[in-house]
Amino acid sequence: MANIHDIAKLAGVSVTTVSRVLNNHKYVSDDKRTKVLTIINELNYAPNQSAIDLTRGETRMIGLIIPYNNNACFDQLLNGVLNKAVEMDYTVIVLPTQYNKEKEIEYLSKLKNKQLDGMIITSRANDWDAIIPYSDYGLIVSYDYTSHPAIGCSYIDRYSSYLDAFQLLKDKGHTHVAFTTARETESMSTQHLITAYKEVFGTFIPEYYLTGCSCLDDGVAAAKKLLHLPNRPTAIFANGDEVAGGIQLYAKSINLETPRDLAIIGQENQPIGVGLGITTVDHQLTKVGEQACELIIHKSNQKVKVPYQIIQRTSV
Amino acid sequence: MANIHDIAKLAGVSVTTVSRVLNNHKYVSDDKRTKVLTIINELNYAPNQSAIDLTRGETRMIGLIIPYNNNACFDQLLNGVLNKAVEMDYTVIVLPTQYNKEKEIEYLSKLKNKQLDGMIITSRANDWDAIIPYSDYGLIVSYDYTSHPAIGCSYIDRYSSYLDAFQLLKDKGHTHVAFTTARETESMSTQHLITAYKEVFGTFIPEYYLTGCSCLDDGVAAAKKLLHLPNRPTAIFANGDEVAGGIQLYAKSINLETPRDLAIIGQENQPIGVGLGITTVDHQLTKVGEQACELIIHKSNQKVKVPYQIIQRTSV
DNA sequence: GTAAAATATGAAATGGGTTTCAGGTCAAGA
DNA sequence: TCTTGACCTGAAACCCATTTCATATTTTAC
Repeated sequence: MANIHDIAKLAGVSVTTVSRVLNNHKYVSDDKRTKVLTIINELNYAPNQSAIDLTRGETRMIGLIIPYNNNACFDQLLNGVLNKAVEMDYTVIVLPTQYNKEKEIEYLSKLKNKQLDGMIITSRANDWDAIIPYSDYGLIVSYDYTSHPAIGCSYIDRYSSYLDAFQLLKDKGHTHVAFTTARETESMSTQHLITAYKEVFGTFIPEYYLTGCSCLDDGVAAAKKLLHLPNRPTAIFANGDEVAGGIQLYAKSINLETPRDLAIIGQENQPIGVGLGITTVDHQLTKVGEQACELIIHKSNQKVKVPYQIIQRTSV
Repeated sequence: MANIHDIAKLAGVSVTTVSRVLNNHKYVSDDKRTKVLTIINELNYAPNQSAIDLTRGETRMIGLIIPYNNNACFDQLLNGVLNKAVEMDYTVIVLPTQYNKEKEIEYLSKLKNKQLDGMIITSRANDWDAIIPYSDYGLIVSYDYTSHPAIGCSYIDRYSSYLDAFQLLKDKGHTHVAFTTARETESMSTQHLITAYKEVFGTFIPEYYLTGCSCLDDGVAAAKKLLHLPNRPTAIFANGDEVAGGIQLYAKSINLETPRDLAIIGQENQPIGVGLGITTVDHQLTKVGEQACELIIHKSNQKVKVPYQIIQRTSV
């Protein structure tokens, strides 16, 4: 394929002029501009993006680190990121880590390699200590709140949202409240959850805390355990509407009616929750994604809190 | 930041040798290799990916053209594409068009600009005539079947799957069968649907065909129309389990029991369908995505048919 | 009428790698 | 001893654009 020099030669101008035409600079005479465009058309020329990126030193590409690519939460986040990116003429690459530390570092290296202008981390495998150094090479925006000044944050006040969810259950008279999470870790999110739980209910009963839940089937399995406990919970706070849906379906199958016999609160306002009438804490992940993308594009390391809302339906 | 020349100078070798070290070529003596690696470490050097892409003439990046980024079907497709891409060390960029023709051409131009090695088109706004020329610059794989030899296909035999779905309803004694679609177009998919319908039921009643459905709420709205028709359908074939779920929920609200009063078949085996017990035609979109990605990576323009399956639950 | 500003153009430096080709050393096999 | 092949190395060409700087010509402003 032709390159800019070929065009220049055939049009009888310098490469500088061709470059100017390509970039719509003013200060190119009409006749030369026309001539160059004609040749470009004739040769079916298109500039090489790698060369452009090389000289410009930027790629207008944003990486999105996610743990798994088949997770409804991250779909919402991606959705938000894409909304903003397309609008601002950026491109998004999706980087699923499976919580593999080396993989995550490999992806972060794309900043250092100048393949990406910025990176959004939705969930991380490495400690911040291992991640921070990469912020020298491009803005990193996190979905976890972190106080480190180099890192931008588009985050949710989870402690507060969990507090609200538990309080809602307490107000309805529930004292035996179980909850589920996805990862079996000491993530901040889980810590907030436990702290909020203790804040509202005082004591924390280990059997009421189930982990490793992320889909409907996990919800069914969780319910199977929780609802046959000698001291069975009367309410469950699930980490997603699909899990909540699974819980509700299993409950129904053993003749426990919602909310009469079992109150359920889900999270993220997913489609299944609408269908099953599940009350949910909507953390507005699409907005979180949009905000994160905006921070990257404006090269801002601000900490932006995105408001959540509780959507009351019929499961509480 | 340092470049390969700086490394070469400080290590006392040529850039060729540094390049060899970076690419793990053999034929570099141990002492030079060690020396080079030491300097690379000291200077915290990382090669510039744009420069590499420029010389290599490839980027190991694959584009995925989708209409909207908030659609469950495309999430499944993306999931599959990512599975394969990560495995083969490729990167995926997501390109939502909103069915805008210019946008789509802009994305296809990324092949010509050598920004992408290949492109997967899940749904297109332009005619093939406008798309084909871009296959000169990188393999295009389509999710629609097309006979054009340049285009690879990872497709579903929709005509056959629709036939099966309608036949299932007919076998259960249904003669008044409605159906929904997403886009109001003459897409191949819709044509197959209508042809299959006529094949099974003979006559085609326009009021039984509703378009513009893609989420649960659309399903509710569709049901609201269909179920109050003077000659109301006894079965509905929806274009997705969320739409099907919406239909079922509305039906229930007006005291129509499934499957007694209304049979429903959904598509794509989405989470909500599990919850509501909706019989579904699973087109295995994740596999379709994986297969599409594989074709791109192997630069194969084969036409691969991915098998579908009907998952019977309780809505028929 | 003249100085300043706007317009127009190109040579050459720059960004940072890969790869071909040519040339060398050294050890194993005939 | 000589040939052959494996091993090692670097100069220079190549990939393809952007941008600075220098220069020249017109306009405009006073």
